[in-house]
Amino acid sequence: MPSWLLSQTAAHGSRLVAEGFAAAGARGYHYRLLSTLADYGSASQAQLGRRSGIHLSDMVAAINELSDRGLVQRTPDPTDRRRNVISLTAAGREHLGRLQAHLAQTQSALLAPLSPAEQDQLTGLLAKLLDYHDRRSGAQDGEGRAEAD
Amino acid sequence: MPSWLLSQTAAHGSRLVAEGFAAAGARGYHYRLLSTLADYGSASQAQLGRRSGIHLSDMVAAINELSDRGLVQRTPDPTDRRRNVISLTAAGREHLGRLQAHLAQTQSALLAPLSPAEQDQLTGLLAKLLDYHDRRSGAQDGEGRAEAD
DNA sequence: CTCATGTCAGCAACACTGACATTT
DNA sequence: CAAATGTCAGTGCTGCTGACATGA
Repeated sequence: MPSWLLSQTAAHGSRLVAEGFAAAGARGYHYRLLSTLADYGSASQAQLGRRSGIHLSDMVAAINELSDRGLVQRTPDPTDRRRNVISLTAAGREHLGRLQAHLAQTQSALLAPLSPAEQDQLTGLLAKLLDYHDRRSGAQDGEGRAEAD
Repeated sequence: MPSWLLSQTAAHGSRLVAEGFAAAGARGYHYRLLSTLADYGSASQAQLGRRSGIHLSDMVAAINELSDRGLVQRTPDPTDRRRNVISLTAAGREHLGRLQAHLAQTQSALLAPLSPAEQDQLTGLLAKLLDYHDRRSGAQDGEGRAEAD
């Protein structure tokens, strides 16, 4: 059952990724936010949500956690008093580096049983699937698309 | 990022599967339990948990939901008074049939953008990955392995 | 005594809904 | 006025942990 294979392999992958992140005291949302900030620069929370695919209402807690640890900074936007501008700190950039290192290790652990050619096949097929389903469900983004995990 | 592709495609797949199930008033655990019962026959809750991969502590609620709707029957085991024997009812068997129909539809919707050859490639690669990771993490089952989703 | 079984309460991550006040 | 923004509370599914009583 393809959907079962997918969700099970994804579960293994997510477990590995989460373990790597947990070793650095982070979770998925943290990496996604840091990485989105590094890729696109400072932004309001709503903008960040659109770019990272994290729901606006989950943004508050995640950003609180990051700013409590000094990885990110929340400053009111003088232009628009509704908005907070979220920006990456130096510590945040360093932390992101550590998470990326963990992630890279995880990828090879995940794909270990496949030959390089097979790995390319797999990512190609998955990308094709993802592209197709992203187009037809939601995906009216208007901002771009961040990669994480 | 392979792990990202995996989790995203899996998320799309799970969403489709869940929608199909929801249309029949069920969720993943229900299908897994019904399908495990159909494949292996009546069993105690602990046994069912091992075969379906559902945690023992989640079994209670799931079986309550199924038995409230008359899809499954819980009878005390005369042999071992700790145990409940769970068995499929006629209504449960019918319901499983409906869920399987939904699932079949979902599979083709999920794999729609891939050619038949590509679909085989994908399932082959995923099966290889899953087999590898199942062996090295947990998987000391002793009972067999159920398929679902 | 030890182990298995069933039950119950609760948590963590992720994704999402609904409500609300404020500002544009 | 309508729309966007940030907050907060709460829900659902899946996968867990820990506690507990009972029976094998």
